[in-house]
Amino acid sequence: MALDVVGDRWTLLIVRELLIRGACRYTDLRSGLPGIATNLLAERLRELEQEGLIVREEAPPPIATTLVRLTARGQALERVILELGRWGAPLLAEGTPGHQLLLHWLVLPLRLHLVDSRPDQGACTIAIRAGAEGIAGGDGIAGAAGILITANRGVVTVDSGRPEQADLVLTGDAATILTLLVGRISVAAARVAGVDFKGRTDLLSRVVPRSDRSSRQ
Amino acid sequence: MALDVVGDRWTLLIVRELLIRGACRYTDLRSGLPGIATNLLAERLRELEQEGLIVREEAPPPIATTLVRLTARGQALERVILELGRWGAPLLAEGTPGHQLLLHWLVLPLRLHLVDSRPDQGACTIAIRAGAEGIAGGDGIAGAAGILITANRGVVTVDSGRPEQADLVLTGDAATILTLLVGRISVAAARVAGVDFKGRTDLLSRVVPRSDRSSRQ
DNA sequence: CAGCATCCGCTTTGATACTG
DNA sequence: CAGTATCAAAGCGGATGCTG
Repeated sequence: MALDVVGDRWTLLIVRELLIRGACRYTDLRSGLPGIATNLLAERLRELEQEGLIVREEAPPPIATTLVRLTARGQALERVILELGRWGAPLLAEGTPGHQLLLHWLVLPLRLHLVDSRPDQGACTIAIRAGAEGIAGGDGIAGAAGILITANRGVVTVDSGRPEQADLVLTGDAATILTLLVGRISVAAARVAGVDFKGRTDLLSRVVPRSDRSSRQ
Repeated sequence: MALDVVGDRWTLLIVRELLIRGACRYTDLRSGLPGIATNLLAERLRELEQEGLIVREEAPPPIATTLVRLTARGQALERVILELGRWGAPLLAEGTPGHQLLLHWLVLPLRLHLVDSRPDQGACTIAIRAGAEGIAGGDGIAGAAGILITANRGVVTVDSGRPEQADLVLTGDAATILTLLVGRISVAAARVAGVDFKGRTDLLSRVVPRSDRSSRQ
């Protein structure tokens, strides 16, 4: 019966997008779901609204648009989506040629995997931006939401957004950044692969994968 | 990427069926998946085999048939399916008119919810068989796998199968049995709803829903 | 530009019939 | 028992057009 509600093509991906980005516009959703037909997105949103998983609301005064937001019932799907992600992680590691990977999609897996290796220290922030080919595509701008990671006294947060400033700013493509953050390649190797580092690269040993002591250096 | 593998219609339901029943025949699968087209089942099994989620093997000598069994990779989907079930539980409680519910589908949710209220006592068994309308349908026989519950020193097991003998045998339709086992109706009410009890009905207070002290009496 | 609705060609699905 | 073959209907992806 759960699959009757969320088992249609795209439905869980739409929910994931809303989990990552919070309330967002129709156009944001479309840019985060490459390949979805616009009529299908409209139809799925209608279904999700009817099932009580999302609500539409007018944005606060300055902005003139309607936002789509998950209800508590919709948010409750996070556990399902995290389990699916955990199961699928080996597929991501294998890597798939024709498969594109948007940067902000890494938010949920990073929340699962990253921990603060220096719980005694205060706040620091790492920002990640999409690299060249992420912007090359015409709609790359809208889709390139970016990631903001903070660590503060043992608590790591990972969110999507357009990071303004940070102690460390990484710029590169999602796949490379991922292998770097989960500790499978070094900073040097990431540089070779086209990742640009601005700021305190030492922070990469502050925010590390769960149960991993490698300093990534 | 996980949804690319298991996101197609029927795929997760096939995996669930194999989780519940263990190795089983093509025909068993079909009877446990009312409404699936036979060509679709064949196609999905091919895909699942290719992805390494299932294997086919010849049954041991006496029986001449091929069995389908989950690999470890396929079994790993149990956590995904359990989370989907947990999320969908409210839908089951609401109840849906035209929606049929096979008895053995209750195996996974019951594993989650039932505990032994008398961990100090030894083994007892409860068998559940499909009621009249479960057998009325032409293919009801094959689909009516039944459930066998055991409690032994605090450990509860729930499995599908054709129970031979038990300390208590319940016969009735899945929906009523479910409401009885999760403690929402009494034995008396279940009797009125057509459930037949043979044996020690007191065992229903031995196997109870998690964190629930109601004796169901 | 945000937020759809419509149309078109193609693929997938569901139902049924048939076969070794 | 374990599928394959066939066909109509539904769903999907892509392009385009429309409205505030």
